[in-house]
Amino acid sequence: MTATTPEPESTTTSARRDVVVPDKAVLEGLEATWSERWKNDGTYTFDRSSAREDVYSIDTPPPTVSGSLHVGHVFSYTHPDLIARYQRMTGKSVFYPMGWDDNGLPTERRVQNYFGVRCDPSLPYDADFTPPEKPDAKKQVPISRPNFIELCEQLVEEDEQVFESLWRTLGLSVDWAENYTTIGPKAQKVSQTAFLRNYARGEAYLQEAPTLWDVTFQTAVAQAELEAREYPGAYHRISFHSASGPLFIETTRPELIPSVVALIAHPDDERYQSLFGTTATSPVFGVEIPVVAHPAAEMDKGSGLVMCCTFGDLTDVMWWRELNLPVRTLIGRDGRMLRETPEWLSGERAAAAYEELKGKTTFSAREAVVAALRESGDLDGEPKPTQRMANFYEKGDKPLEIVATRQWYIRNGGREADVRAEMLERADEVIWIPAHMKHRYDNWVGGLNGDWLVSRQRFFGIAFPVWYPLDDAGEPDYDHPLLPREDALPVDPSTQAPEGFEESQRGKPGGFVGDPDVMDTWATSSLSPQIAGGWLDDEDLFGRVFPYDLCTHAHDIIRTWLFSRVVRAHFEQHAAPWTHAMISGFIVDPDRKKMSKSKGNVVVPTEILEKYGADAVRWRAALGRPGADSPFDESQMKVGRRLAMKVLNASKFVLGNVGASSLDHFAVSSPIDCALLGRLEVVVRRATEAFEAYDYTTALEVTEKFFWEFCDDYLELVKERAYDEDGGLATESARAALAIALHVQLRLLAPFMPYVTEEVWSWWQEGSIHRASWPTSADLGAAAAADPSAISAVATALMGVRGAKSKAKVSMKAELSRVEISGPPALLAGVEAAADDLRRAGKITGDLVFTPDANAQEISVSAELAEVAAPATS
RNA sequence: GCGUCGGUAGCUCAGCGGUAGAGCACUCGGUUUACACCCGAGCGGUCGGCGGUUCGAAACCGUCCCGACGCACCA
Repeated sequence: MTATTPEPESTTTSARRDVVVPDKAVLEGLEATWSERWKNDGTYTFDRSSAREDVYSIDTPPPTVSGSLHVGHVFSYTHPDLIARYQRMTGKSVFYPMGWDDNGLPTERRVQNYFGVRCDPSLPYDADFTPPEKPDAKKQVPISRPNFIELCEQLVEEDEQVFESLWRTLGLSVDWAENYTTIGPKAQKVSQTAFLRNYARGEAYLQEAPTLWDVTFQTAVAQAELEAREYPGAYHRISFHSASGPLFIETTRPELIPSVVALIAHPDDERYQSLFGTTATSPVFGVEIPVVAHPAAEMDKGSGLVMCCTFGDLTDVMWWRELNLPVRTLIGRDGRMLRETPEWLSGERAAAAYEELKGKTTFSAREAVVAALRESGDLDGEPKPTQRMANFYEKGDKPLEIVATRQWYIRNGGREADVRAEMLERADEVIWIPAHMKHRYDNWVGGLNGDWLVSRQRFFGIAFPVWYPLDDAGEPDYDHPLLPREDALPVDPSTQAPEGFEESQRGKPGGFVGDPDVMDTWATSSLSPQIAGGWLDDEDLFGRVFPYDLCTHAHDIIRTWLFSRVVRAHFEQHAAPWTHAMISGFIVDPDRKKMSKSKGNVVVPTEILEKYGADAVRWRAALGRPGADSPFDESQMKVGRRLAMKVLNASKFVLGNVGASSLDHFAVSSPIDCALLGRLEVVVRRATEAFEAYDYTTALEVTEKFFWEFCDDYLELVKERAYDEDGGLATESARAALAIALHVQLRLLAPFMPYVTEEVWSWWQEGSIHRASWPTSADLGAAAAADPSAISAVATALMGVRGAKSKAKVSMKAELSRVEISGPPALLAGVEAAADDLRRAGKITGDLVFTPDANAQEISVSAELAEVAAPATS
């Protein structure tokens, strides 16, 4: 076989077919049509046979399915999808799973409200239980733990379907076959295994210690879940009694006077130096209290003398620890004063005074104590109102108390400098986008004040795979927990017996008890790379996806999710869990306030998706650069929608007229057509560089700018030539350039506007655009090397022609009798080469004169109208 | 108190050493075989203040002011 003329090399892998352009093209319905098609075709299915270097893996946050979403979430979830789509088009096999965070408190709360129930673990399972017809928030029906969990599982399943539908509509190119949940069996096995390994290596430990406690939810909370808020209070100046007279302290929490264990002053404070080592007695209660010195006491705060309670705040905890003070617990887990009189208040006077406080909330106990102080004359002056900072659980509305409880901890550097240094080093291995977001991580890790508290006294979560043996007196031996074998996981210690025991021995002396607590949801989601990536179950998969290439989320969860994954991967895999962390900003309301349900400024995503379409919403999301907060403005959505419409209409026009006649670069011969593709080559290069740097916004901007110029200038300029029935080389050139430019631009826009680009692609190409190759200069043939300057020169000339008509207030169809174009010779030559196009596009019926001007910098135009149009009447 | 980011047209932002840019808004004009979910043209800025470096500063350095956020502070 001999070939005389070599076939032009195809630079695209996508097949071509006849063009079928619909008569009427609309955006409505594209989401439903194409998301269904992508689902059926498995367009985004991960190829498990890909080698590690051909895989691009993404760890994206499992949304809280029991929460509500606002546009900020939708924008933030769009960001990894932009990267995923780009990477997929460059030939990577993209591992992009989605998880649902369904365990934990948010689900419990939602179930309580939705069904009108509450969990009472002491109740037995009721197989016939049905929730009340009409939930009554005031009278929640107590149900057993298994019943409660059944309702949780039922409700999250419904919620997850709603979320999946939303993400599919938004066009996230997630591989839904890789879906996971934080309560499911996979998550249970991974969480329990990782925990047991942490325990075996000494990274997890059980400890009885003062912990931050939420009295509403009656659970311990971790440092990462704290929020400091202003809280109204009052300074009370109160006298303690010493041999040398009254000692004044100031406190905002007089109700804690019965639990005072020491009065503390700075060692250098001359006012109190003589008292160190002596004692004083508390007012009203008459308890004897040592006066001691500690450098953390500040001389200029209050009276310089401070009462230390166990425990009023974290400073008290430090003093308790460093000064070996006794524990005097006064507030119970329900946030009320203990109902039994504590032993140190057993004296007659103290006991009588405490009688008034038993079972009271801190608020009413304070009133009672203040009344008693007033009566005894120990309140000096009136309380002075103040706004004080207090720690709150981020989901709670009462200040946290500090309660001594037994909890599970995982080391995170909060106590050991060497571990802390390791955590900081791991984060150095990650490329942060933007780089300055790492400061937040460093700041957080540097400020840790304790290890990570992972146990919660709740119900809907993953159980600790731990039992405790009971001694002959029926007391648990916490130092020698009973642990399952790894291959037995997951286990539920509340229903299963440990190895070597019978269920009948549960709770009996010589038997066992299960650990009643569950893991905090972050303790599970911290393992999302392991859960999603098949750790333990599918080591082959795990080896192909871990460490992940990318994690993305907004900056609010750097201290929680991001950090906790570093901790887990560091201990288990001795690696950072990903190579890149791309951090989104927040979408704030027009006043730059954070969107929140309580402020009533939330924009509901389903509404804007419905109104403007997914492509428009994604376009707006792409305008938000990594790390940058941006205010929500609905008018921006219209601009995105207009771009989507323009893609549809311009494509219809190009394809409807030039057909699929040619993607043949060899047909591109006219200088202006070459210049267009030369300019497009620059756009392709810039967009690619931007995407490689995770700067999707710039990729969009350069593409979009070119696209509008393509429509407004180039298309207008060449359309008559492209439509010439007679054909000819010049016509073929225009048609090929139009087809090639569209073919490339659709692919450049595909990550941002997956729906409209897929729709147009389907008119003339086989297969999904999202499986097509990312454009390169090879798509543009020899024209890729063409000097693009002629394009902008011609555009300037066209602008001059239009400006003349606009100034004369006549139609763009008005004819011009004479046009003179001048400019520097090099640029002018480019314009002159497109003289015929310019003449037709500008309706220049008379003379078209080109005057070189070596001194000029730019093209300038003067034009005369063929007929003097009547001036516009006003 | 420590730290980070930002202050450019009415609004949202780009530019980050070489003649101030885009979109929206606004003004004026046009029109219906790609697009009224449209097209064209225009108006609009001592680039937060002051000082310095430089032939040249919106950009680099110093300093101050303003805003947002993170951490710490919780007597």
